[in-house]
Amino acid sequence: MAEDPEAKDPRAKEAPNRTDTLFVGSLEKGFRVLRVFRTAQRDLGLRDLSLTEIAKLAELDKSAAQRFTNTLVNLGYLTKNPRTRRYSPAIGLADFYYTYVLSNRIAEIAMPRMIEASKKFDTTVNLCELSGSDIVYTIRIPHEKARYEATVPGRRVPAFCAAGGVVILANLPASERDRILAASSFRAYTDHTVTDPAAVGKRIETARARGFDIGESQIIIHELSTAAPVFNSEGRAVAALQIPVYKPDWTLERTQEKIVPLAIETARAISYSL
Amino acid sequence: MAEDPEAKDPRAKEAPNRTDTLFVGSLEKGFRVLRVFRTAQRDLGLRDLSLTEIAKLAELDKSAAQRFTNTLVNLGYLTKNPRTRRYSPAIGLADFYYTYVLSNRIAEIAMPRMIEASKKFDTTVNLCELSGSDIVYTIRIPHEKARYEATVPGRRVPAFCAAGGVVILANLPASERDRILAASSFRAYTDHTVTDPAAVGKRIETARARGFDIGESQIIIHELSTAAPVFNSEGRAVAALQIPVYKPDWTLERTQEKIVPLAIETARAISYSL
DNA sequence: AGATGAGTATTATTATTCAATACTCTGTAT
DNA sequence: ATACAGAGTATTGAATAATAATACTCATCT
Repeated sequence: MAEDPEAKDPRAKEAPNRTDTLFVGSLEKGFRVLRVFRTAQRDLGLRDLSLTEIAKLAELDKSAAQRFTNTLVNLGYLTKNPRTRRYSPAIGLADFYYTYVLSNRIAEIAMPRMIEASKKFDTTVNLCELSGSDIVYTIRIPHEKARYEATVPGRRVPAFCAAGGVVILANLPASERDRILAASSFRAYTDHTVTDPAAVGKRIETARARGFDIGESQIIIHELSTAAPVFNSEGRAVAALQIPVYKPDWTLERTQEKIVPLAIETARAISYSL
Repeated sequence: MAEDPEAKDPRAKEAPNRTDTLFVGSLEKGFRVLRVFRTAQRDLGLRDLSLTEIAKLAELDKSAAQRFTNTLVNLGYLTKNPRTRRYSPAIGLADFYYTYVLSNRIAEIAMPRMIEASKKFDTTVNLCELSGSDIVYTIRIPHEKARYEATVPGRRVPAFCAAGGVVILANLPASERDRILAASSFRAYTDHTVTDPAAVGKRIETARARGFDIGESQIIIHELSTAAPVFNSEGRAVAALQIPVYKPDWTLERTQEKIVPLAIETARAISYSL
């Protein structure tokens, strides 16, 4: 419980200038309180937390937890149910996503093309970007009624096993790729997840050679996840366009025939405009 | 979850306890820095900001701006372009939206129904919630290639002129509605925006009586925005289901005939499951 | 009714944030 | 080229603002 496996950012261990005079510790503690809600959701399935739970999970004492929850409620980032006295994330948090996406040229350029692509076969279309050794879905055009979490932007999954992550890694400079893989914990999501480092390496090789990747049930069972890389004008892989489809509606053959060209073409159209 | 967040003492809203011993000012300043990027986008059209600009906009001195940007970069919420030395929002910010949405039962229940509804006439379908005197779009199923900002979750617009806001206000207890309207600044988005308080009041009345609202070019020109309220099990209006369509593809008549029933029915289906 | 545990309020202490300042860099004008 | 201006960076002593201890209140369970 004390150890949280992958939630922590890899760069935190690289250069944690936490002792720096320019580092404001109070700010970090405040964010720690917010982050706790995400791990509580994932590991404990909880939608709200008590003060004591927050203190425990965020590794703060009761007083500190009290001060930070108080402040966050005041600012509109947490709400407190006056009856149960439990805290939950508040709508104010949505602002930050909007801020990020609107600052992101790629997202702006990708959006209309993704909407168009989603109509071709009535499929979900996602854009994802690298963040540490995870990928984060930044823009999602949901069509299939997939598992709920899999339709929400901001979702984070390990890069090594997600098709979107694989095609980005495949087109990164070797040193960077190796660094990210070294920081990855090869945890399986399903029985089919490829976790053997050698096999992951081979998968990445193939993805680079072919210009796309298909993952079968790598993160969600019965999912066929196709992805193609998006390059910026300097030729750097900055994102991936990903299209998930589901068995038995789709087979691997039909996915290769229909979805792969769509993903590649859409990714290329976005790259072209960057 | 069912409780309204900001329902606490209205006076507390006006004068937040910033002097309270339990209020951590450093945390607030850190958020002020993040918020500055949103206003810079909107008012100045800037995607990134220099240290000096941040200091000016956030009303911090150079030292403070330096400390907070440094901390936020360190935590992965801002990135700094080493060449230009300018700061921009980083992908870490997307986490908070995911955290909020996953803690939100309404969103989870609404999502599959919204996807279904969006396929009926190939339209965008949005879910929005009240936040202060704004509404925030929490879940969006984008279909139309509308203006970019209008397809991104987390977008905030004044409740008084957005169809979604009108139907929520219409079904709120009078005291709350009045408080929100009193706090609203009746700024026009387009030449057609209804800003006269009496007219707004009448619009709200009508929306309550009919169970839906249609706004014509209220926020975006040529937009016909239809919304219906979503109620929780206690009968409280907690959200709105909103469907925008555009002229000349759609006329007011066809919207009333096709979109209004779809919005009402979808909103009702969501309410029924809450 | 009493005990337990959680949440809230208060306060003295000092560690942490702060703001002033000096320094370094980058780009522009002379 | 050289000097200058403006922006960003680094350092430091001072004191404010955050802290942690503690006492209090309230709810819940035995």
